[in-house]
Order: sequence, then C-alpha cells, then structure tokens
Amino acid sequence: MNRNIRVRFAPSPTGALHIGGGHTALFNWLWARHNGGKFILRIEDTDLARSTKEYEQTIMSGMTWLGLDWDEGPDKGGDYGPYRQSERLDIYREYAEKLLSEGKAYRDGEAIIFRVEHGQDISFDDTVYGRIDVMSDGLKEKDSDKLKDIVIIKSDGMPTYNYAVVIDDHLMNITDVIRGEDHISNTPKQILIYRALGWDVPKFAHLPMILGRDKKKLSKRHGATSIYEYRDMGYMPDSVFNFLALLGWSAGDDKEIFTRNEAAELFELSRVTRRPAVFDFDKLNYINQEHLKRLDPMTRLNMIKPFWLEAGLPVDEVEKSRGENWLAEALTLMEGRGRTAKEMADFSDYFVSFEPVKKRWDASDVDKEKLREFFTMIFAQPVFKAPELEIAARDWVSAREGAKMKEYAMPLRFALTGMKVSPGIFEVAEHLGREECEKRLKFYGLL
RNA sequence: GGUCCCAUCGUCCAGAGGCCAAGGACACAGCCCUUUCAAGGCUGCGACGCGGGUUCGAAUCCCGCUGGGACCGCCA
Repeated sequence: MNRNIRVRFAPSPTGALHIGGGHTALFNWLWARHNGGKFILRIEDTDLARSTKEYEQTIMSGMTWLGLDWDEGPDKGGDYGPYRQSERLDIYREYAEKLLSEGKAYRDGEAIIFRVEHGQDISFDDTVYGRIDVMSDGLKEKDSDKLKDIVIIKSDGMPTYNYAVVIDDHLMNITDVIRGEDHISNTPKQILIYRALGWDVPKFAHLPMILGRDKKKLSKRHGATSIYEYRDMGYMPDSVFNFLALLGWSAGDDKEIFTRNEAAELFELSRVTRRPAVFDFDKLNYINQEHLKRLDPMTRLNMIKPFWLEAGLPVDEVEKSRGENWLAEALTLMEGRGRTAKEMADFSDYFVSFEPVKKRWDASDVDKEKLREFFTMIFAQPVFKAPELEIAARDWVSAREGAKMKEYAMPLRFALTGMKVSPGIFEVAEHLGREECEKRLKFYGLL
C-alpha cells in the first residue's frame, strides 16, 4: 500500500476505447487501487484535426463499462486540472518560453524545437523491463547521422505528445507512468525534457503489447478492437476485465477467474510480463462462461435479456405472465451452457417463446403414432415435476422390450426446444409447465 | 536502414541455479456419465529457438546467432 501513488491513463479522443487502451487503463487502475492511490484520466486532445468530444465521451463510457473509475478527470475535476490538454495551452507555452530563453530550444517558423545534444546518457530503469540503455546519439534522423531535435510546440500552437506528456505528468504529480511498450522508445526523449526543466523523472513501467493471431500489433484488421464490440457480442465487463488483466500479468498462483477487487488486491507491477501477448478468443470465451456461471440469477437475466429482445422474443410479455423469477430460473437451468450472453440467449430462446422452436423442427422425422402413446402416459402423471416425470418415463420404457429412453426423450426435447441440446429435458418440461408442454406437443400432433 | 525490446506447450501464464525427466489454464483428442451436450468428471497430446560459455549443477546467469515485435511524424 502506498497512498501517494498517482497514475494516469491518457488517451487521445480520436476513436473509441480499444482493447489496447483498455488494457493500459486497466493496469493503471489496478496499480492505483492496489495501493489505495489515485487514478487520473487525462485527455490528450492536441490533435485538432482528429480529436472530438464525442470520442472523449465514448472513451469515458467505455472505461465505466469496464468498471474502471477514475479519481480525477475532465468530468470530475481535481486539484491538478485542467485535465484536458487543449485547456492547458498556457502552461505548455510558459515552459516552452523558459526553454527558449535558456537556449535549450529554438524557433523554426511558428514551431518551437527542443535541442538534442550529443553524448547524453538517457538510460532509465523500467519497473517492468528493467534497465534500458540509450544514448542521445541514437536519436538520429532516418538514413542520416544528423541528430534529431524534438518539436515541442507545433506550428498551430499545440504542444506535441512527447512534450505535453512531460509537462503534465510532472505537474500532475504522476508517480508511475504506466503505458504500452510502444512508448519505450519515446521515453528517452521525454527524459531529455525532464532534465532540461530540472525535474525528477517519474517511474516508468511499460506494458507488453497485445498482438493479433498473426503476432502483429492489434489493429482494426484483426476484427473487433473497440471495447463496445465485445459488449455487443455478449461479453460481460467483468470477463473482459478478467481476460485483459491476464494478458501480461498473473498473481503467480493458479487462480485465473477473479473479480476486479480480487485482482486489485493481488496486483503487482513487478509481476508484469515482458513478452507480447496474443489475444486469444478461446480464452476470453472460457472466462466469460465462467463469469456467466457465477452470476446471481437476476444479474444473469439482465445480461441475457437484451439478446432475447434483439432476437425479437416477447420477453416483456413472458415477464408479465410468468414473472422475472421464472425467466431467471430458466437461465439457472442452463447451467453454464453458452459462453457469451448471446449464446446463452440463443440456446434458451424456447423458454421465452414457442415460435423459434416451430422454425427449427417440423416433426417430420418421427413416428407420431408411437410417441403419442408415451406422451399420453406422461401427461397422465398427477405430478408434473422432473423427478416424477423421469421415473414414469423410465418405468414405461423398461416395461417395453427393446425400448430406449432416447427414442422418447429426444423427440420430447425437439418438440419442447427445437434443439438437439438442452438441459435435462424433464427439467425443461417441468419449468415450462404442463400447459405449455401440452400446447407444444399438440402442435406437433404428438398428443 | 537506425534505435530499443522480447524469446517456456498452438495460445495465456508459473518458473527468479539444484524442489523441473518443466507446472496450471484455454484450445484440441479420447474416454466416462447420460434422454442430448454446448453441462459435469477423467485421461492424453504438447514447450524451455540454436550454439557457445560460467558453474559440481542452467529453463533460470553471460555472449553470439536466429526468430519475432515496437519505435524512428509539427499523431498520440
């Protein structure tokens, strides 16, 4: 615990929150919460052409969806604001003038350029990667021996990333700069600026990249990259959080399914991995399934409902007639069948309506005559509950030479669900109730 | 091309010189349960990139090679 820890997530509002950004935000959040420190959201909107307020909003709601709450930010305020770079222009200007007057920077047209000197040791200790050795002579221009100076103020008056990030991290008292590994090569340039301003450098902790299946940095062409696409596919925030936390980190034990708070408690920056990690859908699916299983019935129902609605099922009607609990119990019966909320919704649609069942099965492949006898017996049972029904069915089957449970259970399953897979069919029957089952079987002429 | 980083099963992680003939999870295959599997149980397949050192002993330390990645914008 170190309550003085201050970390930040600093996205540029030029698109929705994507997986990589979410990963970075998540690790910052974990470190802040683990230490009881502060997590700050700073909007880096110095790219006038691409930044929009809409994206800023989208990023914030994406973080909220993931469960990453921040302590200071453009919407919340705080003692170190403003938290939007476009509102800090005077500050950047002030320090640029200082650098200018000390001869550490020079003007080039409207821009202000920071001078890079030869022979500077700009190595640093990274909390994750360890010692990283760099000399300023390495900062050459492409295909040339010329040292590359750093633009700090653009011709349009806006600060550049490498400059603004230094000013802000210092002024906002950031103790740990946690960001993607793609920033390692920017760090030495930033260190040069810290030094020129006479400031101490914060700790740096770079995170391994997230790669697509082709082992290339995750990008749009790998398919779903926006956090919201995962929500729409039926992944839960808890699962995406859990999955992302496992990319580049583990508590060291075998525990892989955990809550946000458990992760925050166990998290250690020093345990972060260095190797880039491949985004694996199979693992995400598994984690989502596990979280789906652990949900309490009502929360689970609320997760599934939108997907039933999406499929055009009369959820509200059923809720009115049979109650919310009844629907929640139907999902409890599913016992972990389905990896995403969408799958679970698809696999359980027959509880909500008979219509999809009709579309899937037409009873043309069964011997109705033979089945009618069986179903008549079933519906003659005084108690329409799973154990009783099953016993009756078994007794009936065993009394017949060569008869198999399967020959009767499967048609029942098809008539009730339209699927070849479902929870125990007598449980399904009990839950649907005598009346509804009767209706479905009669529709197929099986009763 | 330059700079930097990385290197354990197909994938995600464990491993911080002897406890490792390398462990867990996902995926995959098979078996079992059974009215079905997309649920549950069990088993199996499967990796320390290569070559040199250091050491009594190396997946763990060092060097080289190879392979992969990131960055080299008045984008962030």
